Amino acid sequence: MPSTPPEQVPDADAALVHGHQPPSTRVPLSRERIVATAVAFIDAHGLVDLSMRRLGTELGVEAMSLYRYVTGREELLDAVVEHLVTELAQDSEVVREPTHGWQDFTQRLAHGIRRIALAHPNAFPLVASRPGQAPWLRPPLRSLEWVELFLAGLVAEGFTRDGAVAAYRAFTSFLLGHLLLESSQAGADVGPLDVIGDTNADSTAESGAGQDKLAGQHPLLAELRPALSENHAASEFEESLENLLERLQRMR
Amino acid sequence: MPSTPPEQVPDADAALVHGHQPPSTRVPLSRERIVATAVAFIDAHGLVDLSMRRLGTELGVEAMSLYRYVTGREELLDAVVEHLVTELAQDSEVVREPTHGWQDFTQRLAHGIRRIALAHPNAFPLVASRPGQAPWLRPPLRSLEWVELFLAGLVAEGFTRDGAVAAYRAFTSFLLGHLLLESSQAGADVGPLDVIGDTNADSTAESGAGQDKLAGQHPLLAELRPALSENHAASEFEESLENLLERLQRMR
DNA sequence: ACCTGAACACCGTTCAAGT
DNA sequence: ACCTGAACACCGTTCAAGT
Repeated sequence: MPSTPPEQVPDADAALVHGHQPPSTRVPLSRERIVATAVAFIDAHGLVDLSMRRLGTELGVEAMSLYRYVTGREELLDAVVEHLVTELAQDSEVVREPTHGWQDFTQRLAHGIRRIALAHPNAFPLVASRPGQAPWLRPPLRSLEWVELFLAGLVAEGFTRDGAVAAYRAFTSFLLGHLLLESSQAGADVGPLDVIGDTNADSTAESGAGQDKLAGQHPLLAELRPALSENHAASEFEESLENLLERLQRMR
Repeated sequence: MPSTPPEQVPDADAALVHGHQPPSTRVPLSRERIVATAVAFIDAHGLVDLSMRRLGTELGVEAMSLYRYVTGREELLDAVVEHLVTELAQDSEVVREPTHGWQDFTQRLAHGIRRIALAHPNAFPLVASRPGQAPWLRPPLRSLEWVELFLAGLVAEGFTRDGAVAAYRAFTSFLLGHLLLESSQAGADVGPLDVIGDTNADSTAESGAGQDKLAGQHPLLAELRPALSENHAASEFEESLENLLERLQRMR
């Protein structure tokens, strides 16, 4: 391996970028680029497959280079979580103040977080499971900023301080339960591999002896299996959110 | 290292066990013993520290021996989840049939699962995050048997079949949100290390410049921090469960 | 039948060295 | 200033070999 400088691309790219430059594969590393690539990698291949070494090659660099920008794998994962939460601020449907009432405010926030969960089903479990900076910074609303906005919004709308805190707790646990279930359902095809394949295999292999055994020992399950397999996540989310808002109304 | 047979213990133990035997450290491996030890290890040291090699030495055996009983690390973790769910059946407060009404039945089940989560805060996230055998086997109620019992119980109490399915969905997402938050709060002292230490460090270091910055940028957060830090998990669980039962009542 | 030694491919992370 | 090579300690997993 001669130690040539990084290979130049045919010019086409470089011309588009600027006058002339090292190729786009050679844009310097940065913490932001590393984290964004990590998110994309998790989206594409699942959390399990993400290693410092693979992320390095994904960036056209040796793994050791990453340590200039993140202190280690753990911190990288924390940065991934932060990156995801940051998407909230870029969501134009989400509003930072309850200009149309606290219900509208809360609903927009909930939907914004749901969009993040569904956009990154393989990464969302990180938002749920990473230990937070403080026990009162509860997933999935994990940033100081958004917790402040949430509490301030409710207080501005007439909630007592204790009421706002109680609402924060109810809101987070509602979101966590729903979105974790929904995102795991959405992301099941990539994490442990071949779950999609199994589902199809089921409908052939299982309809043989497997389905019979299910029917024997778990008759109701066998009967309700089609109903259980239907996906009503969206409407359930709306209904539960509605119910939550009624509860919060009572806390006000 | 002479290839002597496994060392005998001083007799005291062996005498208690049977007449005379290889020492208790030499009881043969078994899948059950491996899984139980894995659960204990996770409880004690956290999931991250569990490796096949460490689990081996914990059992007084080389890591390779484990592969006679589990096909790999992934399957071991699945077995851990199964082991935890099995504890439900041994909980004498939990009842398999709604002999005192469906509310009592559902409540006992919820409390039983909560006890498991609180007994194994470091392992419970596995119950939440491991991909299930089927998408309709939702965490944290992950066994065919308990889902069957739940559905059958509600149907026996007058729920329509679709009502029972809807109740199952609402029940699982309620439990998941609450228990994941509660167990992560309970288990924060062991997973990533020194979170307990940080909490104390906070109250000294943070009350300096850190607290001021918090107060400046996030005034409400700074003010409500004590309220947010209080732990009302138990009463919130009861209240939310109560609310859930009312919702289920309406589904009936 | 049950366990192990040796080996393989892969990790995360460090540090001195290269450009 | 930024990246890399080499090295270390540790993984999961396999397979032929030991008892």
